[in-house]
Amino acid sequence: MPRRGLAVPRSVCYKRGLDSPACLGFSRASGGCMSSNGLELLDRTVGCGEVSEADAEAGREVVLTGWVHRRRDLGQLIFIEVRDRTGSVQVVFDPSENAEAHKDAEQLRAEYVVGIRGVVRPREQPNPEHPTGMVEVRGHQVALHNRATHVPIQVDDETEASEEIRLKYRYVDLRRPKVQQPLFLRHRLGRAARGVLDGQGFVEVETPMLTRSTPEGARDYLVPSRVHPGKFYALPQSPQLFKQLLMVSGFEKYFQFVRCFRDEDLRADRQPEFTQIDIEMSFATPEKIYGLLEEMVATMFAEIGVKIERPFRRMPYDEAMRRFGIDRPDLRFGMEIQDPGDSVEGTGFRVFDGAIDAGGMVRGIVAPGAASSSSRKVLDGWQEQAKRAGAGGLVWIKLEEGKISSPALKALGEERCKAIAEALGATTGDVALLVADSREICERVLGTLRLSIASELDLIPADRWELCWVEDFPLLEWDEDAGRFVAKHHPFTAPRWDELDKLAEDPGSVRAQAYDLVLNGTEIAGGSIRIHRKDVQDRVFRALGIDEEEAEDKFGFLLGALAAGAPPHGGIAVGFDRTCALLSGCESIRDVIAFPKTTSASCLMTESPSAVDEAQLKELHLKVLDPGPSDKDKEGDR
RNA sequence: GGAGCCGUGGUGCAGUUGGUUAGCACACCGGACUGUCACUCCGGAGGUCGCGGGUUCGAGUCCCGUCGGCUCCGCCA
Repeated sequence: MPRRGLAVPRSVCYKRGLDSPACLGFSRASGGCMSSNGLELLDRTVGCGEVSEADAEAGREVVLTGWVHRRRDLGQLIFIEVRDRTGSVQVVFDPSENAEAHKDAEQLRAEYVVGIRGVVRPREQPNPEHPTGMVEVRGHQVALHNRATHVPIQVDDETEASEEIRLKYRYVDLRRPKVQQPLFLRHRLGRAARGVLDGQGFVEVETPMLTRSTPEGARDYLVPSRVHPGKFYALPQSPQLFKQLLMVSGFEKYFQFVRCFRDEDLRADRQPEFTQIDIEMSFATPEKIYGLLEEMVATMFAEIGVKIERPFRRMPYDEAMRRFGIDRPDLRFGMEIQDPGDSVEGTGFRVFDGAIDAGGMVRGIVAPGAASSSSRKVLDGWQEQAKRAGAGGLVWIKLEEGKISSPALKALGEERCKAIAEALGATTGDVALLVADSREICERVLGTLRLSIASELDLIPADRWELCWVEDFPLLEWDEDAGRFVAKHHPFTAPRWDELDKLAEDPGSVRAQAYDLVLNGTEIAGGSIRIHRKDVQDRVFRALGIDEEEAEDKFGFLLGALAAGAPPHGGIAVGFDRTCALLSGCESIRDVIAFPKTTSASCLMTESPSAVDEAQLKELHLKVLDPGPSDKDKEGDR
């Protein structure tokens, strides 16, 4: 059964067309042959969106190929807008000019695939709203390449179907210019980046998609081996080790546009498979990497007509945390975390004193101009957010003309409240927000509030681009669940050479030679100088709780390579999807991926993942222990 | 794993306190129309209200469960 009720005449019409020996063209009710078999109209001479006024003045004959975007049938005159990826243009069929073409055009409907020959003319009634609205094509010949009997969603930039429907019928959704544009930009950004890398002598080398699972990091996607019963390949989370090995092999400068796979829960900016521009160079220093990336990023920005100032700003990790409460600060606006200094000391206010006595601190931010708009409900909302982020509470001080309000007014008194708010930089009309807790919690909570309040108050300028290197990350961080240190970047990141000796006694204090590139609060690239000496790698593995045996078992090839004359090296990887999303103004990376997956990592179009035959499983030596709901059980859902 | 929002003709939405035949727009089909441009006008077809269960004389509406989509937390070296 068809998905929607098809009116009989149309499906009859469709069948008739296919029955015709030359189904590429029209079948006439008379039974006569079509004016064209269509093949001669496969050769487009100009894109629909590229038909120009010069063409009109010259009265140029053109051939268009594309889809019927809109039909305006006035009975005698028929207007057809033809669309291809370059845009659309109006074709007019006038029976007094070409009766045969007009008769053919009567049968055209939305999304039919056509070739049209005609002559470009200036319009009698131009439409300045439309890019090609000054001209039209007088239609002289039509070839119908295909009809469209099931078009589940309208191909229209104005009306948007739900994302669920759009993903299911992605091949139709992708016809919409608005949906195509980000993918075209993605192509141009990729080309720009490649051009810079190629120009600097980088060589693109492919690395395996079927590789081995390694500990640390994200959950792997596994591929069962048919030949080796019970063994599995893993899809790469990144080509990290391979690119290091290429350095050992003397490739000097490597890059790759590479798909990476991580089996973790999805977000607007996370897909299970995503693309990195992976880069590695021998004898690298952070300076060399920064220089390369800055040229690359500036070249990519040039594609959207934005000039980027170089060199980019740099900020140590500690400073980013102190001022912005996050390791990827959004520098498009202020509202930095402030230290109220001695204004909060010795107040007798339990919240403040308690935190300070416990070795913690009091920190705050100012929501500028928020006094009048911050109702009790708004303030409660902020408080709620602060608690969710880990704070015990949130102290607010509202400075209004001649009036100060705060839940701490009683405990602190009006003068104190005013002094504290002013110590944070607040003036009349502002709201000061304070958190008293450990350093980590103060930073995390205020960092979270800073972003959400700025967005709420519309304080983030949409047209600014703020790039920043964040450097001097800690090498390791304590993992409460695992009860051990884990690598903040990855286990092959070099410690600062001058802090190597602290690795054994105080691993948490060692800083890494790692760096992230942050654009408007999003991490778009991250990298490091790698460990190129086996003895250092051994020491880092030990700090991570990986003993010699496990290291040999899982990373033997790397250790072998480091012992075989590995040059100092380092690199970086750019999150290409995220970068494309930011530069094209898309909110989700799904919009810069042709066939993305949903938040449950399935593809609504192909209905993957799917069950497979018993025989296939057997061949792979697999048995499914816990079959989820079968596809049949899910039938009713959509 | 957790929280929130959402699911009604092909598509986007409305649907009151639970009450008659589930309504609107666009799309679709037929007809009319020689300058439209989101053409217009007339007519028509199209729905087990995601799925399952419950409460009720009666459920699109209330309750429970479940599936799916999106956002966020956990997770993502």
